[in-house]
Amino acid sequence: MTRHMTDIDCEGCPIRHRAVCARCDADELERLEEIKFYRNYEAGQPIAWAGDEMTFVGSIVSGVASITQTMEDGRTQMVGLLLPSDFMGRPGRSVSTYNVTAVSDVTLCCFRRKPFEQLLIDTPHVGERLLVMTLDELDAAREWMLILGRKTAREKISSLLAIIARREASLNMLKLTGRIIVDLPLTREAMADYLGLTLETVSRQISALKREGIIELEGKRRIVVPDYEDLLMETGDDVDGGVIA
Amino acid sequence: MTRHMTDIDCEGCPIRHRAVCARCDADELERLEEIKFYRNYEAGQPIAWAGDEMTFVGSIVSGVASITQTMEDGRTQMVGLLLPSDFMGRPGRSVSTYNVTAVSDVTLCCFRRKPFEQLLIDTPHVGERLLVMTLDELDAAREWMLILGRKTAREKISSLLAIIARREASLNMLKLTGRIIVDLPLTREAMADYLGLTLETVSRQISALKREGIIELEGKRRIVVPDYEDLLMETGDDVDGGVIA
DNA sequence: CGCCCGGTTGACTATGGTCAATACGTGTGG
DNA sequence: CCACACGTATTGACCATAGTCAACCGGGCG
Repeated sequence: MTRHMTDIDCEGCPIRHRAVCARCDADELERLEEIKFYRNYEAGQPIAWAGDEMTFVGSIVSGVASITQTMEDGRTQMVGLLLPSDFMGRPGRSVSTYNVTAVSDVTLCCFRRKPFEQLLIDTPHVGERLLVMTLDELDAAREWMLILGRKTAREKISSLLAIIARREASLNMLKLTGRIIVDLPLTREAMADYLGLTLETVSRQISALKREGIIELEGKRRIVVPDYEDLLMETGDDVDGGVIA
Repeated sequence: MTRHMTDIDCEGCPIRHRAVCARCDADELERLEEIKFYRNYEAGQPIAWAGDEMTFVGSIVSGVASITQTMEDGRTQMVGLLLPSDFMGRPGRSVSTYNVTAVSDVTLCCFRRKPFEQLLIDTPHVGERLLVMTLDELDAAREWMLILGRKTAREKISSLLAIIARREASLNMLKLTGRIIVDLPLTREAMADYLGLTLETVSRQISALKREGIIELEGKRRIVVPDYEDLLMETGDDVDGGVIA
């Protein structure tokens, strides 16, 4: 990390309009600027361990991080996937409950925790935005619970691809139909931890989807979906949103 | 519903110190009183269907309600379990995303949605409390995701019993050790929907735990746990919280 | 009395897990 | 330049856990 990232101005920030700071006015932004600093993590590096003291909260500026829980015998379940603009950390709690790991190279916009908590009390827009973001995360967690509890391995894989595609599309304002390309930042093992499967089952199901022409592979991490609607058929979800024809 | 429940005063409310209104001062409480009304539901009745227009949000005063998601072919997954003091509904969204069903007889303290949303903007304490409650729910959802994705049937059942016991204990300020009694408000099918299992597997695992003396049954719904620590051993969780001995 | 609902139990099956061998790609050192 | 080693992914053979289908139990209520 040669360059001092603290130089970066909020105005030009790529996640300015989607992160916790999205609704801030000039005054609020100024107070945020005072307590913010940047950190970079290389792929694979831990950002926080469960039980660690957390001195900061923050936003993912670029890259992907995972939130995981691990049992004594090593079984691990991913319980959160942090993409750019997502918020990490819990205001009001000084100790991390989960492991947070950089999946790809990550840049984090950090706020010192104590001053940030004060900001939550002083200024309305940060707290309001954080509430909306937390409610969205809860909705995502609930969709994920349906996947974990009731879907088959094939439906799980298809759902994961569809979810990543949707989030990429919304971040980059792309259309979501026909031929699409999904850049998967996850290893097979990370996908398995996301879906509550083994990496072998993930591999087998991806091979099956490839064999049947639902997906094509370009290298190990880039997946081409010839027809997004075909992929949706495999997720088990209600495609037409329950509209009566 | 013969008696007008609107007469009930917030001061004497059993969930006054735990619900969204917990941090309200006298002024704020007065504004809440103006927009609140009570509703009662019998066990089994729907409170909301996915896709329904929701005119209110509210708190569970007594009873238990479930939040579920259903796939086209009927597979259903519970994604939320609402106990007294829990909040239902999402401010800012007029259409329910989930099915909400009264599991036992339920009394709901409802707030008309629009005025409640205004309150969220005008007064700080409701929004702050709602943020904390939502963060708690997200934590609970993440623990649940570990259960759904990585635990065995036996561990799932044990975890569910431990979770219900913990919540009952915290609501009634009881100690949580040694011999405890868990009043399960759920049918075998509801437990299965909670845990991502079939009702047959739930039944078998409960029988197995009974055979091995981890639990005793008093009727179908009341479960006696002779030793809470023994039950915890079966959940697969880190019992000593990861403390180095 | 008999039905219905919720629950239990049994026999069999299927889906996904385990263990192991093999392939592939990239960076390192002889 | 090739050999090899390491991390990641694929594939196969076999197995275990939980699901399916079905019979049966028991209590409450019309």
